[in-house]
Amino acid sequence: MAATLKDVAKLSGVHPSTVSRVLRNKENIPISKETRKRILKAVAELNYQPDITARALRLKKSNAIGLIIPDILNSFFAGVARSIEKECAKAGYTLLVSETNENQENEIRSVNDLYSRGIDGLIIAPVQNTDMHIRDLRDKNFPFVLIDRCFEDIETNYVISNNEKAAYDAIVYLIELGHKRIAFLSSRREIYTVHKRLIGYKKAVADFNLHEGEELIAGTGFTFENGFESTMELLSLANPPTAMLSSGNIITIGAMQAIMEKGLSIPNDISLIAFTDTIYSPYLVCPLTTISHSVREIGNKSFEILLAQMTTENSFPCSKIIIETEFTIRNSTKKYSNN
Amino acid sequence: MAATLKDVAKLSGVHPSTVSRVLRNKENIPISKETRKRILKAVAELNYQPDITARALRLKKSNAIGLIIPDILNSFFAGVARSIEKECAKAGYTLLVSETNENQENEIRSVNDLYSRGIDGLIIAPVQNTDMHIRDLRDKNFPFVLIDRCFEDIETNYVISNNEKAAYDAIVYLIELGHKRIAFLSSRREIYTVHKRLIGYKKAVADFNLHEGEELIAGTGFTFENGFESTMELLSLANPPTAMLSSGNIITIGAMQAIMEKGLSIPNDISLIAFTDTIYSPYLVCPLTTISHSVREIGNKSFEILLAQMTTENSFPCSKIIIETEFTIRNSTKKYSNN
DNA sequence: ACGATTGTAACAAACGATTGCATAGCAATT
DNA sequence: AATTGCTATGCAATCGTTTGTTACAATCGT
Repeated sequence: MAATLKDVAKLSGVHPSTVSRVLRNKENIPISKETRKRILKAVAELNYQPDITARALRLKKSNAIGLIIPDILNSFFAGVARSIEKECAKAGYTLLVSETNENQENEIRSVNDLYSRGIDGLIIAPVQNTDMHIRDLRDKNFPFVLIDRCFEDIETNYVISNNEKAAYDAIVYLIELGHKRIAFLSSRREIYTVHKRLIGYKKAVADFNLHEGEELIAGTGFTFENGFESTMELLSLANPPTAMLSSGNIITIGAMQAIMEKGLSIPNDISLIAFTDTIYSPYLVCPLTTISHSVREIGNKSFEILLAQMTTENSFPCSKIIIETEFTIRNSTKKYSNN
Repeated sequence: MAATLKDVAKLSGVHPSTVSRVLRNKENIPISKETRKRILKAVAELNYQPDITARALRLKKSNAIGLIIPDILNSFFAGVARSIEKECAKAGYTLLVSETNENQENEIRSVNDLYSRGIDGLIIAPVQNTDMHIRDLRDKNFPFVLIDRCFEDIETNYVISNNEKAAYDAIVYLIELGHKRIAFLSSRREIYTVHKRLIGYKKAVADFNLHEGEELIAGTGFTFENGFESTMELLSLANPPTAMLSSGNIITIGAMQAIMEKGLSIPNDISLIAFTDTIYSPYLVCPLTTISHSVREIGNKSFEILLAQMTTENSFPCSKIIIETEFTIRNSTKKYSNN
């Protein structure tokens, strides 16, 4: 249907290869002004657009990279997607975004599909149930970088946040406010971020000799319902927490619902700190004290690393970037008062 | 690097075409059990994955469709993306998502790029500054469907919401609550949804003989700042509105900020209805009365139409789907009291 | 026993773009 | 005048798959 090189060649009375050379603007191969003009005219006339599929096949380079994220409705990932998209546009790459919905099979399918579509590189925030497909990419020496979550026992490029420190500091902040029973609202613990936050939490709890055991740790999923139910459990304890650190955007909303249904108030009855900041955080029933990741920095850095990986022959040592988080104090945290 | 058909053929001692036939599982072409087994073994051994680029070139069919949305951080579009992704997975298609950031040039680039990457169809929520690229697609008889926004003077498939009625009903609701000065917080008016909502607003205002003129209509952009500043203007009027309909997610947040800074309260000083519902709507400072679109229905319908368009030869009349919205009353709207 | 049929698999062309090599024409150098 | 060198273009192979056509057996029917 669409015009091909051959069509342009025929119309301008030259060989397809000549057309290709004109369009690719090869320096070292000379073409007469006449011919060039004639060809350009034919190109315009036919509205010729090169077939990227064919070019990619020939060149083994598609000028496209893939981005695989678990949850497009999570504004953290959406924000990362946007910032990577911007970088791509600047560098002349096309970004193909794929969502896995936190489902491992979807992720594997996406990786395979994007890979065999000939993308030049991949940025991926993995679901982390399995890692074989990641090892595969690595074994193939395919350029990719992990974001937000990495595997501790695979040597890869990654750009992550300092979740352990962020959680630790948040808990210390709550302790300084006088809280002694501080809960951790978790989600799937296989996920690196959650894992690290939990470590930070536990460390702070231990360092300051608060409670023992895991009574105040709840939650295994990332949905609204998970957040709601786990918070309900926590609030129903004989000795409920007076403060809480939530490890996810959506579960935080579930937690708020649970707190409301229990007839409690933030921050009067319970203080709340949440991963991660969103545009809505300042405007919630109770403006949330949050820990935020620099979405822009994660996007820029990961693209930069990927680009380097794609354009150099020799595989250099992996880049491992840890980005500091920011702590924003709003109204959801308050001094503990035993009244 | 990766194994090709040729490699598999060599390893199993047959011709590449035979391998291809085995893998494509052609019914009408007979292959001995022996050979098939041998080939399958070689395929497994080499971990052969077909090159989708090459296949697409040969077949002129890529089993991928594109989705172009203006704003990935807007949960409406993110939700649509998710539901389309799910449909795609079911139907064996890959979804390539591209974001334009409400920028017309980005959109045109995305359309061209995806098109020449050989996608089989396209779903697009257009920016609507220009429409030539859309006409182009149509002239090429390329399968595509518009979502959320359509062009009134181009005959295309589309799936949109009944924005005019939604706005009309919302205003009537406010009127029934006793409000007489009702503002419309707009964004870019070229956008079909905004355009239609404005029509609904104006119609209701006229039908009930409220105020005249455009004094209570403000706003031309879709950012937080746009919402903030336009609301500031509205609230600074000599005779400010007592109720407001906001035409967008993000500008609503800006509006809330403005209202707060003016020291006013929702709904005591001003009632607020917002397009569109989000997961955060019920948990905001003041839980918002909202108009919501059925993200799932828009996704499903648009994919269904696209699929039909892609799989039938004869181009049938365009599908024009208008989906009704839902109205959710929360706390941000209240009877007008002149105290 | 011989041509016709059937089962199997190879051959080769094609999709569209790219590029190393070949070549033809022409001017300049020795 | 012959060789060199340059400009400008054509030729053909290639990327990895797919598929219509052909080819070679073996088997069958008469």
